[in-house]
Amino acid sequence: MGKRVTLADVARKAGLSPSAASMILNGRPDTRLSADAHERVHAAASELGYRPNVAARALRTDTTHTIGFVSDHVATTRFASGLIKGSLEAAEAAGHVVLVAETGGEPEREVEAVSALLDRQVDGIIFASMRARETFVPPLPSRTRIVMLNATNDVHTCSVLPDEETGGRRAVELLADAGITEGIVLLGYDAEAERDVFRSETVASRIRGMSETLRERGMTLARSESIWLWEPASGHEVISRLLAEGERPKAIICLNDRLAFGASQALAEAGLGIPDDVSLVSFDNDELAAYLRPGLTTIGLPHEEMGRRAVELLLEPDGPPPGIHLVEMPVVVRASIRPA
Amino acid sequence: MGKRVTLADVARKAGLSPSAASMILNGRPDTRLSADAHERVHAAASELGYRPNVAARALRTDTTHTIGFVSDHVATTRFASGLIKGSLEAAEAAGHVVLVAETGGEPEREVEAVSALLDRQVDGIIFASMRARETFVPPLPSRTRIVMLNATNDVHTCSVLPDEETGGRRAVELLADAGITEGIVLLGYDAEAERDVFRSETVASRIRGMSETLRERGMTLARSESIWLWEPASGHEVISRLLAEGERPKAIICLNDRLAFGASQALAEAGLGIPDDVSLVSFDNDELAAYLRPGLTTIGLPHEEMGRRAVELLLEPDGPPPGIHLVEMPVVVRASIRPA
DNA sequence: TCCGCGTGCTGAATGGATTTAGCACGCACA
DNA sequence: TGTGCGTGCTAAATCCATTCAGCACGCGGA
Repeated sequence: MGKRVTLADVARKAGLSPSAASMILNGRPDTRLSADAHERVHAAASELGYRPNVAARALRTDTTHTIGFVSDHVATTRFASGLIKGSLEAAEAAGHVVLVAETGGEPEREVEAVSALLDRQVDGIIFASMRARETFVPPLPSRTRIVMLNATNDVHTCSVLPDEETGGRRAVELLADAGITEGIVLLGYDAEAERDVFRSETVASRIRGMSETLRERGMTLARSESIWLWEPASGHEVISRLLAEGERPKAIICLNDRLAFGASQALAEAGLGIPDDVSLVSFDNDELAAYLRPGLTTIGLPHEEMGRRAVELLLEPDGPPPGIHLVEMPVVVRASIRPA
Repeated sequence: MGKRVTLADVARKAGLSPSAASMILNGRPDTRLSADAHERVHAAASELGYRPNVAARALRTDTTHTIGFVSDHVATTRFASGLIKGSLEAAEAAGHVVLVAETGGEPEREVEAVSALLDRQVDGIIFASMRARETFVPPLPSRTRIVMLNATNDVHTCSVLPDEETGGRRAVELLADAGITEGIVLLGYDAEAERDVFRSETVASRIRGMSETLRERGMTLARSESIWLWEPASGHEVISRLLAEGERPKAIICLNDRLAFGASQALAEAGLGIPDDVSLVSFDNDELAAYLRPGLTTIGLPHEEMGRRAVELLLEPDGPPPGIHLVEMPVVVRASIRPA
């Protein structure tokens, strides 16, 4: 109905010029406007319910209090929606709003999405990926603020990643602390089989953390199984085969919860109980982990916290600090490891 | 580095005034500019890579090619992320971009989110809810375009909902067509127990569809179990209890896949096989449904299609057409119903 | 020669907030 | 009386695209 209240309306009501009103509402420091003027302007603004027009402000100042979130599949698959959730929360807390674009990882759509965001003068862009790895970023004006979320990039070096190395350590420690030091099967990766394969830097870190901890504790893996696609069906298949071959693991470390889910089905079919016969640890803290019976002990991907960090870094006064910013992976203890 | 190209740059390069360039680039119909001028302007624009400044345009025209997506929990839980995905796709196809805000269903945050969107002059707002029901919408300028997504509202009547009634029919038909006409347990809702409870209009429709189909086919339910929280644990608990009481269902209709997940665990523990001993149908087509062994036959929630429809309706030339717009629920046949 | 009219284009206002340069006033001091 | 300076505020330019009113030119007809 009524048109929006403008700064001019506020100024008129306060008996001042728009310039004065602007300076007061923006809390400019070196202005010499009277205390009385401050009061009148604030009163008028709140009485009229004044809200600045973002477009007009953007035109002058090139800031919109809006950030862009470009992802390959993050927003729209359930796997990593926590990244969005954390980002939205942090953005809201900082008085910002988030423009979301999904590109399916296709460079053309990526270019288009970034253009669309720049047209709207976003204050910065977060590039999020489902798979934590080197991610394509279209050419950008050099002053654009960029944070890579669960991703890395050669030229835009401010990255937020899960601390996979420590996560890997934790998984092994959980077993060691439960007194399980042998008969451990690693499900999802085999160093020999995947020697020259680039999977992702984070998987490499995770494996490194596990290996070091194994070595420190004088433990070795009974076996490790390479699996390319970490889905339940593969977990089921591989564990079924192992059991058929006569393997009797004391514990299985699964590189994600979906593998663990498949593994647990295979164990159940073979009449093996969790955790009495076999202990299970895994990674991600997927929804599945809580649904399993018994609940799955897992090293969580801290997606929400990562999303939050990314926004906070993006909005740092001097721009995103370069470097890798690691976020701790929480140890979610449920009931799939047999107590010592 | 270089500043953005403005309309003035294009006009200068084409040897025309900005006015002319503007009219040509916007394809204004009644202008009398020469074919030659058209050519020069388009050439200059594409050579310079001109992209209009959205803020400047917004200031004049009050349109931003940006739509707002306000949800209670949709964006950030995995349950309904398809709604976002569909919306993003349709928006992209229409040359729009989406501002996402999540409110947790709290009215205060909702008001704040809507203000933030209006400050940015969105062309319309989609209100999405996880639970399809009457949803709070803050007061808005009357000309604002609104679509309710998986939600309804008294004053904003353009709604997109799943066609639950037909979905309910389909579930019963699947069983009937497999020759299962008795010993059917409904898990999740009991008409007697929940007579005066308002759960949601969509659940009511689903139940109505099922009841009518049962009646038409001369079938009755062996039993129906009220469950308030549709989570795996409840499904497990109730089915375990039923089995302990000696109930031997031929089929179970679960009101969502998580209940079905719990139910299947209970059946497995009791040594009952799916689908040989008990058939299972359920609703949602959650990720879980595919992970189960055997795969779960389920009536899917068409979230992506709903998101797409919502955006299309929002952008209709004459504004969102009032009324309920139903989207068909797909029947996802897997292997949890024993063939006739 | 002058009017009228169509054609092809431009000038200037507009939207709303920010920001720089500077005006007007009062007081102190010489 | 005039100079200098601090105080409190305002005018006007600016960001960029859109849009209405209207200018200049040329041609046809009287």
